[in-house]
Amino acid sequence: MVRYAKEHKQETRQRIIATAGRRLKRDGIDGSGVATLMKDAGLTKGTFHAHFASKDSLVDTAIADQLHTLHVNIVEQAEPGPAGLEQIVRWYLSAPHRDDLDDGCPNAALLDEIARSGDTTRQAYTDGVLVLIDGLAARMAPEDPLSARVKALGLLGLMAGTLQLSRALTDRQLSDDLLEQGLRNALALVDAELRP
Amino acid sequence: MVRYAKEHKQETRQRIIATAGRRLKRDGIDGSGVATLMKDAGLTKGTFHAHFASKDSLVDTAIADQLHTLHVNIVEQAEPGPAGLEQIVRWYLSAPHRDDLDDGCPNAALLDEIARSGDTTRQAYTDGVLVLIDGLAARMAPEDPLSARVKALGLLGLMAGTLQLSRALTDRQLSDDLLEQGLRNALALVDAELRP
DNA sequence: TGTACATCAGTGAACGCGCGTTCACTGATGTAC
DNA sequence: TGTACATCAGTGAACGCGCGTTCACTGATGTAC
Repeated sequence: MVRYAKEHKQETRQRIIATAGRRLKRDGIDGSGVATLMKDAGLTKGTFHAHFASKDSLVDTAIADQLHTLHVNIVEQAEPGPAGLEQIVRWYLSAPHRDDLDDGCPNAALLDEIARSGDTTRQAYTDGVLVLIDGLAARMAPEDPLSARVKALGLLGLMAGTLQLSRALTDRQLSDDLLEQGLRNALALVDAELRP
Repeated sequence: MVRYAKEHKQETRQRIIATAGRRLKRDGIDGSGVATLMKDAGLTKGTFHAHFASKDSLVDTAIADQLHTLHVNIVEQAEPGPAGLEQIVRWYLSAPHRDDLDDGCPNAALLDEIARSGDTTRQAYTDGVLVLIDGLAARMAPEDPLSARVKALGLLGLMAGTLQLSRALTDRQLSDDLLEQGLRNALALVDAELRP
């Protein structure tokens, strides 16, 4: 019955999703062609529609995967409670993160393009980002998850916008100074939450 | 010597730049074709290269123009001092601004795509945004323009990222709540500056 | 054990289409005499 | 005043190219007998 290992196609699909996530963050959604996305996974574009119904479908899946990966690798790896929140903020608003689009946060890389996208993409994004957000919220005010969720969204907006701005500026010194300022702003926000 | 009114071509060029700014904010840089950009200005694509050397050249010019327009129409129109800064923040983090890409801030609409762009686009952006930033900085700490500039950049990063996030979420209630939270965060930042 | 067959992930050529760019041209206007 | 000419913003067809998508096929693998 089984000619390839039964996980083979699943593994290929997962590889396409992972490499597509990196490419999308580097070149944008409109800037990444199906041929390039498949080549990144070591395949030809002819195979694409055996795995995904359309480019939109892959984009939705890759965005969800990127948010999930960020949640698992960064948010869940951080210490519990406020100390972990500070770890996450310090990783986010750092020069290494600014200079590494591929392994960075999909919000900073793609948020305005996602905001322009259709309902299905924005829904996939919303579902994924809320998992991430709840991981942050649990470190802010675990006793009040609903208001903590909104506060965590505010923190993410601050961090993503600041990182984008630091990437857009051509003046390196100013970009570095902005990251420091953003870090102060984000930590002040976190501290204000923790000492009411 | 003059067959058309001597300002005619300049006026056409300016019209292209203004309509292109709106289209770019709505559909993105990669998402806006030259034919569409010219049609928005009431012209055919054949005329395009009589006005601009390349699409990149128009994009750079339109981004600079958008930042200049924002500076003239919003920042300079606000009251002087801290009161004006609060006006600007309240305009920025509002539902009407979230729901109006065309007349909105180019940072919120295009920042991650600009960050991915080449040196000339990022330079045009940096030059334009610093004028805007200095208008904000003058309302924060006029006696210390250098540190005020960095603080104003931090404020812009917070506002742009929060607006993008509020546009990407499919949950309208959550999006509204986020705008309110962003407003509290931005005003807290401004207040902290003004009462040291 | 050996041969014919079925499965199916992946290939590569082709589809129509829109991209950015080029260019011979049109036609309204103002100048020259 | 009237006619021939020069100017030049804008037109529209065409260029090669890459886009997302389709499809007849290849060839490695496992099954059947």
